Amino acid sequence: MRGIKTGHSLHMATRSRHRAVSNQDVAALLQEYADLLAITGGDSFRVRAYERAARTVEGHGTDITGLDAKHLREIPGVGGSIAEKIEEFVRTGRVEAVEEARSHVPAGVRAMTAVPALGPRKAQLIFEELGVASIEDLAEAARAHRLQDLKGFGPKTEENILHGIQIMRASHGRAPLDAAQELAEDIVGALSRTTGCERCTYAGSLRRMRETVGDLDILVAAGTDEAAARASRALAEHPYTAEVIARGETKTSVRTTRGLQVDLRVVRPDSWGAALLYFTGSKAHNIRVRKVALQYGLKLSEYGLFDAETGRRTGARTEEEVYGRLGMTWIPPTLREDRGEVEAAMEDELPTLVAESDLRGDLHTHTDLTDGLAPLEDMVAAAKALGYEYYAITDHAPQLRMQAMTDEKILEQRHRVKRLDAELKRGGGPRLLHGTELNIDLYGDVDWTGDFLADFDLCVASVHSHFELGRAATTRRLLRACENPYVHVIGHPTARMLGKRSAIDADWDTVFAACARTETALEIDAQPHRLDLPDELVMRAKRHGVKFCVDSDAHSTPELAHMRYGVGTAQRGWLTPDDVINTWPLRRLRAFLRR
DNA sequence: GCCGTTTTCGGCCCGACTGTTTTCAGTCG
Repeated sequence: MRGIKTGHSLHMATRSRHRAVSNQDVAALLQEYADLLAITGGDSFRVRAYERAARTVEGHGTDITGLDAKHLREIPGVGGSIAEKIEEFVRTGRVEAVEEARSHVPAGVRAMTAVPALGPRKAQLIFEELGVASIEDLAEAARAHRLQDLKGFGPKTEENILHGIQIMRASHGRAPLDAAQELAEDIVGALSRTTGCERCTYAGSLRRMRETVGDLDILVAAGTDEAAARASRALAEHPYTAEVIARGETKTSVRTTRGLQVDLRVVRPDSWGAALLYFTGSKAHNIRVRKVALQYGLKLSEYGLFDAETGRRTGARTEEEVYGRLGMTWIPPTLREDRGEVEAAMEDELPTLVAESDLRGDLHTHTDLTDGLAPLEDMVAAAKALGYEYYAITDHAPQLRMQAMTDEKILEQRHRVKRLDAELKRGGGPRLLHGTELNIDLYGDVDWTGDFLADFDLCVASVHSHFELGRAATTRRLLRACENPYVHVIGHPTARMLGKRSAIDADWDTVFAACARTETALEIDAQPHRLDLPDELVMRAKRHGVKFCVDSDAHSTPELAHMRYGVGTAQRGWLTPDDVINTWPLRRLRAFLRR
């Protein structure tokens, strides 16, 4: 797993005023410097050194921004030069060397390297030869066939670049869930602390846990105009605010330094429930609920619930009150997409959704034996802190050559896992499962033979290459993996990367039927750039009777917390705890794995 | 730029794939 470039992170380090920085901010700055060096044709080993440092800083379990140079250098990949730059960044909010590099490369050129199929070398050539310095101009140049004339370019390259731009635009301007969530919590915290703010929360697609977030909707309940003004000012003056787009009495809109738009609405406490419902959406859900209101002779708007004839206000202080007045039980935000939730709520037949607290363990994680950042012991300690009852270590298998796994290395790891498990059994903590993440090859076969696989507690198998085989071949390939008796879970089944790579094309109903028949669980990979299976496919698979497994796919200790996004996706797929094998007690899980 | 020595330089994960070439550069995982 590599850090993916997103348009979103491009703006991370260009904040206009100095504020306390986080590990992520430092990582983004180092990654930006690596990109800039790559574009200007710097030494590739130097580029890699900055990339590596960015990755270890981001995956570091504790805050590094207070450390001095001596302690910074204890972080793998951070030496004297990078430690100095981190110190400079924490102290002053900028780094001279990065500013210098920025002056040579327009921001748009760096953004161009986020286009799949377009790397730093080609982006630089396009900029130098054609003066193209934005994704818009790049698309136009490709459509006008002006790229073909450049050395090393041909019609196919041009086509691939156009396709890459299309994939990016599919998530146009939308932020990944984790970045949106962190920003939202930061802003909600700041606004909640203003005097007279009675309630504050985020709404919109983030509250519904959609896979990406277009803009943040923040809602405040304030009893007086003065309190409303204070909340509005707090947003306008928030350290992440780069530009105030609009500022009125009830609505304030800003653009953050990260490029995301934030809309604040201030309402009176007695219309909180109606407003929260309205600003949570989705639009389709709201339309459906308003129709139900009309049947009751009521009118629902963001300002409250009113008698349609007299216009008299009726209870709307909470969402429960509003749904209740309309003959419904409260509908969890993750279901509000008009996919049958309104009808189910009227019949009191909403599912009891799986919650983060239902999870007893994580079944797909990595260590530094392959591409993870933390040693086995650190990952297990972090899992213990999360209160898990069980925890699987599933490092990559030999087919992914870059990970350099061998039979000896994984057997030696198994030995360590067993020893550690014995200690945990005595001292308390999660029971450990030794597993692996196998690679599903072109034909649906995996890394090891049955003899070898039989000794793992758990085998996840995933697609990591050959994404364009066509539907028939891809379907056959997945079926073969399902039918392998040693494969328990299909990892990130569509192999999509949000804003980066489309899902592989398969006849999913056939695959799901095979999963149900062979008792192969489907993973919901909680990495914010994956969220795979996607929610619509989760719903479809559930109808086939498939079981699921919500995993962090963590490559570092902080990533274990990504689980919440996987749970959001599971909820959007209407899953109950019983549908998810890692909510099961260990005994039941082991029986499933041994079947 | 980092790191670990064969300890202050020389190697750095490395192979597959693609599209462009006519032997290779760029991109990706």
